[in-house]
Amino acid sequence: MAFTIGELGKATGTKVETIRYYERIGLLAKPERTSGNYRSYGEAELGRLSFIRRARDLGFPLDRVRALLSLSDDRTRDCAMVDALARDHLAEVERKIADLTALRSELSALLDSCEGGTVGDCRIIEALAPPATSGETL
Amino acid sequence: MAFTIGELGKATGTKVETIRYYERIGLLAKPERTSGNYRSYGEAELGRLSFIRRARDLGFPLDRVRALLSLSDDRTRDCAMVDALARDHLAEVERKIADLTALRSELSALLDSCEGGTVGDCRIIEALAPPATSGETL
DNA sequence: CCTTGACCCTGTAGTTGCTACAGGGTGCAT
DNA sequence: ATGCACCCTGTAGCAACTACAGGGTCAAGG
Repeated sequence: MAFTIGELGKATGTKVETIRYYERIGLLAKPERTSGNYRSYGEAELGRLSFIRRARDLGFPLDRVRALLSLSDDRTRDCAMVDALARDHLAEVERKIADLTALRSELSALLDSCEGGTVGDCRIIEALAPPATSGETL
Repeated sequence: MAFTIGELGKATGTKVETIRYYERIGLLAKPERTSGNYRSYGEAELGRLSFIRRARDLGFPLDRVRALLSLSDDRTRDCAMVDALARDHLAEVERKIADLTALRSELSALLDSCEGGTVGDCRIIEALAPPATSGETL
């Protein structure tokens, strides 16, 4: 029932360095130590780290993970705050998808326009190069 | 015909610090200096920085921008390399879109399942919490 | 008993692409 | 001559890790 840091890492799919990092930034509490100064974890830490990893997998940044953790500690509180956090995050994900989708069409249009030949004729380079106005007004 | 760093920044939508940063990492050459030690840029630098900014806007990371720049310098070369860079980048963008789209459905499923009430009943927290292996309280 | 090898420890520096000071100098207008 | 906007260098900070360096610990095999 007591794990080393390596075991905890394996159990949660987290690198050892990352666990130590989470401890350093206060996301995980400082664990007990063995006589040989090894960190020793129990079920509670396993749960907490799993929670963190899942939230991270869902793309929540660490400060929101922190917020979710502290919300989840007070089970009597109204879950509207949790909902708001998740909703905000969803909105951000949607914004990113929209940005990337626009990017994708630009990129594929660029790629479609490329007909081989030399770099001198390359439409991709041309599209990146500045508008060829030599007497530019600044 | 000669710009200060601030003018160059305005013309390309780049912050002054960013221009100096590009110079530091060798993406832009060290420019001439005025008698007062101010950087002095010409059309060539304006063009190069515009190129960089457009590539960045399309999401190319700096090392690929660097590659694109050096490819664009040799106009006689076959543009297949340019094409490959753009294609790789497009693939990456598509991968990110796919990841984010999967994320979005997970998140919105999570949000749909939330029916208010307290954090103790919250499906979002529940979904993040570890699979209740034994009699665990988190 | 001793050594080997896998693991653990701390602390620091690197990654990407900027951004933000601090503490000073320059250039132009008033 | 004084104010103000701009410029200079150098360094440190952001997210979220990752990767050492240089050591300690522990169980197993010879």
